[in-house]
Amino acid sequence: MAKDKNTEEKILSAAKTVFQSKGMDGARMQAIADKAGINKAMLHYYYRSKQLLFETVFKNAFALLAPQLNAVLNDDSSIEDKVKNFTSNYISFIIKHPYLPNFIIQELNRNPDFIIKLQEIGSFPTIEKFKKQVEIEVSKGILKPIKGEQLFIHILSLNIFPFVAAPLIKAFVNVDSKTYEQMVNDRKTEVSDFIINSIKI
Amino acid sequence: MAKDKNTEEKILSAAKTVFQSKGMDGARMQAIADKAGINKAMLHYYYRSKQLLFETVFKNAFALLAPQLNAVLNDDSSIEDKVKNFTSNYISFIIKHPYLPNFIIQELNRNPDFIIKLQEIGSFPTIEKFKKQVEIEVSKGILKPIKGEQLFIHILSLNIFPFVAAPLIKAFVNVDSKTYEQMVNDRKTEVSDFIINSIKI
DNA sequence: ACATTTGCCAACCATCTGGTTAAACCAAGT
DNA sequence: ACTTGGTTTAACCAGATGGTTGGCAAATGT
Repeated sequence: MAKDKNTEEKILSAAKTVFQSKGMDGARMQAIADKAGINKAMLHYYYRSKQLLFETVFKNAFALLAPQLNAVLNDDSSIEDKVKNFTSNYISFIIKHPYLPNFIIQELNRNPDFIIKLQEIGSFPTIEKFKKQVEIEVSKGILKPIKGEQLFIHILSLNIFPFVAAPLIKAFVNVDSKTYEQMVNDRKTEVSDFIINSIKI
Repeated sequence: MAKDKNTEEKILSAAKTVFQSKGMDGARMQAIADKAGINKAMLHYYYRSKQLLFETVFKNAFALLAPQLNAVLNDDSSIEDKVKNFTSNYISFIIKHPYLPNFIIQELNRNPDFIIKLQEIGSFPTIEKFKKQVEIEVSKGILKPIKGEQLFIHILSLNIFPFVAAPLIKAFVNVDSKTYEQMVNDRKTEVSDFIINSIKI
């Protein structure tokens, strides 16, 4: 671990790695301590319990993702531009943080009440504005009839799933990791073209 | 637990429930024994270890999913019909087994080598035939240019992701569970229309 | 009728795991 | 030099956890 970091940061960085690859249940406090290069007691000195350390890591992870979504949902560009920008930006972002989406989805399934804690923080993405915008563009004849919620789910699915299910898809499509990375990278344009093709009049 | 079942089946059924909701790491042998209404020692009597019991559950789960995929990939209908049938059938299927996709994806991420054991079993889905069929339909002018692999990932993503990420999407879209179920049900036609719209000339 | 196998259980065991403690260390202030 | 405060460590603890054992009772075979 980097020596210029202070202990608290070293712990958080190590915890992030361990929690994101093993999950809450699979993570071991000793593994985090080892990775941080410190004594196990230090974990409890800085973050009282495994649960609290985990929550810190989880909230940090979510705080990294939320702005990406808010950008699509709340800026003033057209739906077409939003789809294009989001798809490209989001895939670039996840390539840099490949464990993120799976971590969040998995832990939210393990404990669905956790989402309430996230909503309290503020800047939690909502789709109200996006829904209205879709309605308007549909009524103007820019888009084919579609509900905002369903389009939103389409966009999320097409962008996130290939990361979450990477091992499975890799096996089905029968390609090695490098080829798969290339395929995912191609999706920056592939996905937005696919969506635009479907909804634009 | 049902009394007409023999012990071995009771264990497997209980293990399925516990493993699918808690995952390998979160599952407790005692919890499985309790749910099966038997002694913990019986688990080891019938399935030597937690690992082996888990593998049995996992393979059973996968064996339930694989035929659904093979149907799309290897029958002789047009791509358009395949998309329509798969989307409708698959969503109906998952509504009955909501934990399945998340379970498989999660455990495969935990241990990617596991996929090798699945491939050995046979009837492991491959996309070769599907790819060729897409190529042919594209060259015939039935479909807009698209690669089979990417279309395949689109289809899987749109169908599976809403189940895997249910707690997250529910929060974003801000609907209760019942409304969300309705939305997912609507996707039986919503998704296939969306795909067909995009690829058909 | 007797022996053997099979299914089952209560109690037990070794190890692991999150968490605690008491003492040591160390830099800054006086 | 001495105190003070935060920081770090080795050793320890209680409870949980996967797995084992020895014995018992009901089938099953002979």
